[in-house]
Amino acid sequence: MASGSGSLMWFRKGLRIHDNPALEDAAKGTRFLYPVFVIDPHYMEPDPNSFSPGSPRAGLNRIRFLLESLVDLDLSLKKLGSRLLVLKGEPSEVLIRCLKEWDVTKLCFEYDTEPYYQALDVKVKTYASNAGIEVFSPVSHTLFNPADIIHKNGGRPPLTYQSFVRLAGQPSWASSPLSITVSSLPHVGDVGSCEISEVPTIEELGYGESPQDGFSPFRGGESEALKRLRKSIADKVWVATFEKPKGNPSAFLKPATTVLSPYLKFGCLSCRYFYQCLQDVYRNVKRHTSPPVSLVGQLLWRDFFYTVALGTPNFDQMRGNRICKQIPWNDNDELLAAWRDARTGYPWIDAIMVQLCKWGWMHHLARHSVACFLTRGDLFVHWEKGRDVFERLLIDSDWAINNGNWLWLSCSSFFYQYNRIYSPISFGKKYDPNGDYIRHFLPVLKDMPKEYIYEPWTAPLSVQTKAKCIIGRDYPKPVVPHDSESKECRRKMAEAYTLNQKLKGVVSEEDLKNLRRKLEEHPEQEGKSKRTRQKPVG
DNA sequence: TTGTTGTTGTGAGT
DNA sequence: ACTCACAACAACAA
Repeated sequence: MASGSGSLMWFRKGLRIHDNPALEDAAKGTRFLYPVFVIDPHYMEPDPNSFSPGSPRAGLNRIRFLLESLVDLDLSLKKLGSRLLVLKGEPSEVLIRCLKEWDVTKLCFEYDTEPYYQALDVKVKTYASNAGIEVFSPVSHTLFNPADIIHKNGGRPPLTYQSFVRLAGQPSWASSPLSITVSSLPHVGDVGSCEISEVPTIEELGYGESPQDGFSPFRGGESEALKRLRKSIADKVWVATFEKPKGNPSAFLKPATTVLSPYLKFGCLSCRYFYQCLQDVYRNVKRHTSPPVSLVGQLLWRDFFYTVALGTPNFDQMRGNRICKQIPWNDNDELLAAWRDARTGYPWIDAIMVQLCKWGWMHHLARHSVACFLTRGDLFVHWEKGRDVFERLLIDSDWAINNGNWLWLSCSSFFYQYNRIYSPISFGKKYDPNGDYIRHFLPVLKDMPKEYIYEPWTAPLSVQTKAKCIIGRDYPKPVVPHDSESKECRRKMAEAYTLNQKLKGVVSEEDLKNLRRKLEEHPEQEGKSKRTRQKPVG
């Protein structure tokens, strides 16, 4: 390489030093290295019109998590003789300006399957190749290359976990050592007239003082990720016996899972390094659980959703999505708002939504409970609406996985047993009969006796008075009656499935409109349901 | 065409 | 802890 030339390492996800092939390649045989992160105002700057504090796209918790991750990355780079160059603006414009301004012959960044990056990367790659700049964009965010798996399957993604696992086999790097440490990095070259800043604080981005109790207990960054990883894998018995469906969704003092998802999302933790650490544990124990329920199984689920998402046009919507059942969801903004703002009147559901809002994280089964409740279980609201709320508020929200799970839970794809509905009352009770989880996240109910805490509207007024929580005043009545509404949802799902089957999945807007009309013209027959309808809260 | 399988339901009964 | 009825789906393999 000619002297005076440099490489540009463009960080997006993959906010780490360990197992970072793009960074490794960028640093190799170059005199100068420009480690860049571009702050996209659309992702980072305050939007006063959103329903929660944050930008148009991200809630404040995730923005803060990202900033912490960037500070940690900058610190690590500084220890290696470099630093993070933070720039602001539309990412492709900023990147192209840098490439023009700086003496750069190579551009490195981690390959990304999300539509947003696919579109962005085309722009940047086109410029680079016209300018004679070499581009290196390795796959390191997933265990496998999703495109390879789709190719192996004849151009279409596998649609079941088992077929995915069969096709995937062992990762190519499974038994070769990953590059975990970096001893030093080339200096940063002259940055010319490009406006470089330090990692901004949340205040510098324009966010005012935030309520202390609204802050997620999870700190961002690679250092934190590795600390958390070590702590998780130190308990070999726990790792070896881990079974996802058996976790306790109401455990919040000590969550029942690793809570490594936000670190995997931003790439603070390499999924490949995590995988190898787990294999090390498995080698040293007599027996261990296996996919799909084991911890390695969870990483495979992640790759599964990435693969289906890449190979499915319009994966994030119902219309035009060939794997998605067409269902005549309600367009009821009041029900949606009640769910989103934790005032459905079902304490188990509302406590989970409070945890989502405050922590940006909740247990997998808790996510199931509220997603089922919003869609096919009770409210029959469109899964895309719930997806949007999760996408904004979760610190680990991941485009492929979030959409995949909403498709799953709404019985739109992957999973179809719409009769299996999580009860907003008994599901939580099974794990937490005393209601400690509810008491913690909904303090208004903290003195409600455990006999009534999952169904406070059934408590006698004297009990409500004593608990200093009058239902309908201090805490809402149920927004819909679960017994009758869940039956109604089952009926609608059955009708919708029949229609999808009849039309072989090709369901037009008109067909859905007709079905909506039919469902309303022939409501639940009188006397079919033994329950009397509770009056909804008005 | 048929049988098997699918990470994670509820409520009642043993 | 396990079983069953509930009412029953799609994907895949044979």
